[in-house]
Amino acid sequence: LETNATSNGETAKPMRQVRVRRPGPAIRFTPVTVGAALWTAVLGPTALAPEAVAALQAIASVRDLPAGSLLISSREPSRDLCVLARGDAALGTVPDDGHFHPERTVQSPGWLDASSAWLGGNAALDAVAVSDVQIVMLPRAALQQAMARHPDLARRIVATLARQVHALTVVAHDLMHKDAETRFADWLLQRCTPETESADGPQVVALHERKRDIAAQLAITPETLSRLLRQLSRKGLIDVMGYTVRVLDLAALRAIAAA
Amino acid sequence: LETNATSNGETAKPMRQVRVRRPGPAIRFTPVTVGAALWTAVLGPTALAPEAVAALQAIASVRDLPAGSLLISSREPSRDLCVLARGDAALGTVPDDGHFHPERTVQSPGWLDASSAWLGGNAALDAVAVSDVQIVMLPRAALQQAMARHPDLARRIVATLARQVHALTVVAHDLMHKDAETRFADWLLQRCTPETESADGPQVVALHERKRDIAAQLAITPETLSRLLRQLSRKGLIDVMGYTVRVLDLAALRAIAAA
DNA sequence: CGAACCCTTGATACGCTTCAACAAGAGTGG
DNA sequence: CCACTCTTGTTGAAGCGTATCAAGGGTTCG
Repeated sequence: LETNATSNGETAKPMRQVRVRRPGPAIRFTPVTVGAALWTAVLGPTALAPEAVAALQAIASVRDLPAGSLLISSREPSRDLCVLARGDAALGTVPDDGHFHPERTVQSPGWLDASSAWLGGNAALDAVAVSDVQIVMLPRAALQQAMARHPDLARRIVATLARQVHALTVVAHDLMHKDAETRFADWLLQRCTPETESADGPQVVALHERKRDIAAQLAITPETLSRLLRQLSRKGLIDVMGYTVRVLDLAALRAIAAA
Repeated sequence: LETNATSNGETAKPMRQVRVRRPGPAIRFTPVTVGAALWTAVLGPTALAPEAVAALQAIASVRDLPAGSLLISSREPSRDLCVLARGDAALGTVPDDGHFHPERTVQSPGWLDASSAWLGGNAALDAVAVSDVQIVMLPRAALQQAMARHPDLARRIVATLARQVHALTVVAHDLMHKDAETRFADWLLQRCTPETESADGPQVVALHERKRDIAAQLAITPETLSRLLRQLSRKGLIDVMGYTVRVLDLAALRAIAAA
């Protein structure tokens, strides 16, 4: 049988699992190096007004943390919005003693938690750094004042939350009505189009995360994901080589995803 | 075997299914009768400032629609936020020809859609009136201007969306990790505490919706829900009589829900 | 009355998990 | 360097959970 095939240097392997560290010691305290690029990446497509950017910079605090740090805990009330400026993180739950159980992942410029600080309660999920990360915290009270002075800022926060509502609605819908194969086809197609749009050769999707984390996102076991990969490659839809997936039959994959 | 037991007049039965009507003709056009009570019920616990209420009233349009109307369509771009002022509605999907397939229900004072109007695209789900309803529409552009003038209004819209993000996160989490019995126990307990908090007798939960709609909320088939009810009543945890459920062993139910 | 709708119950089938075993790196320490 | 362990991914066998299909009874409405 074919092996994992990582020795031929096809793709970089995802990092190994890192134990969750509790107090998350800061490596260094970088003075604000994040610029306007981060805010436009995170708060919508168009550029922000310079004074809005200045207001954000004034209240933001930046932190560098090592892989494995607990970034957000669902056990303490959250007072800040939280942006992931660099690195990868995972949202999920940490049982009292056991290992971290991820539910979905967040990549470099993206929100870790834009919602729970507004509710005065705890976050719904824990967040753990998968790689070394840089996170940006926005205190809710200060952001609220900035929103009052800059209505456009309020508009963008609202749009950000609306996007998350939309995305979560789709996630819930898919979990209710689509089976594992369909969800995986969806996932694969989503990672397909924004990549190399070269119409000639087959699309190549590199898996940056461990396969068990992909399985967790799809709410299936790693065994099932492994079987799905083999099943699809046997049908000639994809070609799996370690952490590289070549999509051979895009149309057929779309047909499965549309089920 | 025991029958549905509705003839003894225990509880009001839910309405029968009504076919989805396409253009949804308005019954009558009520001039704004909704008061500040609706806005505080929908925009957070504390009372709004009178001028914020006035701003909302100025831009809101009210509509009365009969049961079965299509309130929100995921096929047209949505330009308004939508509040359910009276009656019950269901969110779900309408296949091209088939029947409506609900996913969750919304009750009297609540948001039908507070998010999709901000995104410039279509709504994620369709909404159908289960009973005769009264809905209130808020044009996004006008609401945005009102938010700029009344920062507290922006604060509440943000909190509303944050609540929805939280709720949907929990829904997705439960769908991933909890089985049908656990989800139903959760659902039952959620309808338990806010009701008669009388510590003496057993809690009584009246099912206002059809059982197949409850099943749809739990992402299970009606058959499975029926079996769950019998299973729990055989174990002595609940007592089912038509559309009335008496909770006999609250502690055991909580134990199942905590799984 | 029949027709349409709802709920229930049983038999069966399928999807996915669980459990167990194994192969292949990657880090560690002799 | 090699043995040892830890982690990951893969595969197979067995089993649970839920869906599907089919049948039947109750209620409401025309």
